[in-house]
Amino acid sequence: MTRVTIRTERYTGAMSTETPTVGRPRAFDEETVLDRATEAFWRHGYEGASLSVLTSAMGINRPSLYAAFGNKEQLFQRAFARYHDTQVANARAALDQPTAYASIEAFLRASADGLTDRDHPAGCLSIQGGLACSPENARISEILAAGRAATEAAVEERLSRAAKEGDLPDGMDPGALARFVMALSEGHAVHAASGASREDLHASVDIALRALALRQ
Amino acid sequence: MTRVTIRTERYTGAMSTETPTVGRPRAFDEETVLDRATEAFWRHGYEGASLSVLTSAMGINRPSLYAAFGNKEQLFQRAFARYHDTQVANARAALDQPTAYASIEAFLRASADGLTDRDHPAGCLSIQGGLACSPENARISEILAAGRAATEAAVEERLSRAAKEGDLPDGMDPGALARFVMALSEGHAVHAASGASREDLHASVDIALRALALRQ
DNA sequence: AGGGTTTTGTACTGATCGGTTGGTGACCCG
DNA sequence: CGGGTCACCAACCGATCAGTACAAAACCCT
Repeated sequence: MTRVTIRTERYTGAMSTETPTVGRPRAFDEETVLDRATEAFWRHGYEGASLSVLTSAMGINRPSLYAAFGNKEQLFQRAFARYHDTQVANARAALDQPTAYASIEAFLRASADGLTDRDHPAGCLSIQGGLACSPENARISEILAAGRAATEAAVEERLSRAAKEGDLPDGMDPGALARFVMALSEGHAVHAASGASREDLHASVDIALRALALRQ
Repeated sequence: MTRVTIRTERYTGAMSTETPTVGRPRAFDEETVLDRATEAFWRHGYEGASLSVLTSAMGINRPSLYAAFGNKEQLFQRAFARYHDTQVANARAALDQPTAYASIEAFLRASADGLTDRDHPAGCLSIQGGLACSPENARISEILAAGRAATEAAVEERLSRAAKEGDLPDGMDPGALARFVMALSEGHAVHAASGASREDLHASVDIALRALALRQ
């Protein structure tokens, strides 16, 4: 398995040149159409979002798409990076609480809210995008897995700090707890994708938090 | 959304006729090639498993596939039903323990083991099969969601019994707990698909069980 | 051995896939 | 207002998609 790195900052690669001063100006805003592409991938997955689906969702035609984004895979990488910057970043930011308990609660609550936000498709692009793919698109699965692993690493980092501060129940392993939290969040994503309500997910979070409520 | 029912018993529909006494006999065993198809769907998802992938995995050619199974979607339904009968049935059977705690533990342990069984692709067909699909295959997502909902209903049923027997912590809602358990199991499936080990999943189960350890 | 029946394998169908070509249109600069 | 440069758009490309037609092969029965 080749290594995949996730671009979490704003994309500023060579392909996306600064607006030239000559020539016909673009009739679309790159971020706007990227958001629409993100939504299409989110809803249908990488393979399920054909170029016809994408272009009609984005409101541009193929040559414009290819000129602006390179190809389908690169468009997806841009979309996924943007998804990270906007959606995933919310949950990660929620980790910044004074205690481990509060951090995990905030993370799970923010996830549950994001997964059921009516402004977007239900669920999570990191999973819907393509947990399983055709052999020739295996790289997409790797990219998504790397994104999830990065989020889990952020949770673990917060919990490792908590362990050092004596802020975790005795014998609780930060890595295992991070995995538990991420797994639950991913399961919530699956549930959200099949129609679970926000309240449903928060009730599940309530139960999960009992696992942390036993102190020392 | 149209209703989808899951066939959990052995398929005995009209298409799969009894072996005729005349004509050239089949060169393959239907259940054997169905198992291979299941594995291909499991590994690549419904859309990622093209007919070329399927036929070469099954070791038969297209006309044989179509004669035996109808079409790709019907083949998938057969594969999914078989997956339920064999894999999911293990976890459901594990629910049959004397206490709620033991039932949930057994369910989660059996799931974790199944998700990391080296005799099969890692993860869970119910999720990898196609959480998100192209618009024309939306029915596949519904079928899979119905399967997951059926499993969750089985968990809830066991827990409702436990509630009646006073075998759940005070104020614990069976539906919410079932959702929590299923979500965790689904998250474990996502983790397994991206390479988590069996021990990783069991450590996460250990933590989840703490949520139930608080009695009354 | 020969007729009836079913499976097998090759080669095909139209549709759609991701991606590109080439001509036209729209803008800035001189 | 003319030349240069880039974006837009329709139509196209080969490859692959799910699904099928047809003839040869393999069996049972008489």
